[in-house]
Amino acid sequence: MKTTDELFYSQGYHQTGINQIIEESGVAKATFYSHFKSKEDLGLEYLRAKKNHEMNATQDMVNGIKDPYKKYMAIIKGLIPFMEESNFRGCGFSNIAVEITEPKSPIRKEVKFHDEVFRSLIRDVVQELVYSDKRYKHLNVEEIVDMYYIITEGALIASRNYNDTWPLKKAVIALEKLIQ
Amino acid sequence: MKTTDELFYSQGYHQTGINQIIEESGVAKATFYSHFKSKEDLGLEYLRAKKNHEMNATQDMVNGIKDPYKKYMAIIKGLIPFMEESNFRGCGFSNIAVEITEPKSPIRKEVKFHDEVFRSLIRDVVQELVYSDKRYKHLNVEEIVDMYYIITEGALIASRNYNDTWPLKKAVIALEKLIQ
DNA sequence: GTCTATACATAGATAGAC
DNA sequence: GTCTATCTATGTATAGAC
Repeated sequence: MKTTDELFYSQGYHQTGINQIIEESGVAKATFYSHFKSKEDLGLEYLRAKKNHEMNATQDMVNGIKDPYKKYMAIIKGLIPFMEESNFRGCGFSNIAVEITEPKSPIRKEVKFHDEVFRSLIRDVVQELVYSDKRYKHLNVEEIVDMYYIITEGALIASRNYNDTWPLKKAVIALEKLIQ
Repeated sequence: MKTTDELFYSQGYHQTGINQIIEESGVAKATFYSHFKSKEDLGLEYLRAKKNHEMNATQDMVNGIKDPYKKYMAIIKGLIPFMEESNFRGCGFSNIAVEITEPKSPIRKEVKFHDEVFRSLIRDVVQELVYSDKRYKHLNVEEIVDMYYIITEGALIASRNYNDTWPLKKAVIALEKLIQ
């Protein structure tokens, strides 16, 4: 459902009631519950669809770039227009993880899975960069991946807190320095 | 109220009802509303008290250290035991900012204010480090402050997502490298 | 399989007695 | 100023007709 993504993402999980989702999707309440067994079930569907969409879009963008350095920088740079277009809502996965306190819950597991997938995507571009040129040979791939991940998450949450892209722009600089 | 902090912080703002706070604080409902005009009002009190407590504790810790390098590292290092003791709940300010979507709301303004105060505390230790030794003279203070802030926020949210302190430990390494 | 109607709990907040 | 009782809206979810 398109509305689900819009509402959960922009309003938050707990702030969005089943009633509103049902109302805006134009379907009857019981019909909704014949497709999803609970709100949590819908939340999981939302996360899975979002993850697939995000990862495909990022992968496509990266594949469209040849230069390994530009590829490496593309992921963080791409978040600047994303943040502006999405009204500074930030990372939908970390956001829902903040709302759902139980770490063992299915939703929290889904978030962790997303982060793993995201990190593997970063790993690909870092590895390609390291193999591309002798001057990157000394770099520790796993270390760069971890920093990339931490800096990205931090820049997203900071950009959200400030309602401004400056932290993302600083993150771009940080990730440039990281491989020098 | 002590209960307020425990409940808002550990359960989240929207997950914690006024009823629960009132019940656990042992007071009657109307009595509560004679002290606070709304839930949001209580939320603001909670954030202000938390900010004061956090900043005083951090300031005291930093003041107890003489070596500028150790001072610089102490803030991020101190978050590792904090994360373990607080059950990986993370930053109470970014957390509530995720839950409250309206950027112009009083609570979001309070979060922004906290981040400014936190950054000024970091600025103090960075400045002291830069003035302490010639080998740090080339460093750009504001740039380091921004990175420190971004990396700290990212490590907190990542540690939360993974329910593990590894991102904080990686952040320690990143902040060491940042000033080399 | 899609609908209307409704159940039952909890949300935040207030009236009015003492 | 503190209490009990209650209001109204909204939350998630289901029963049962069509």
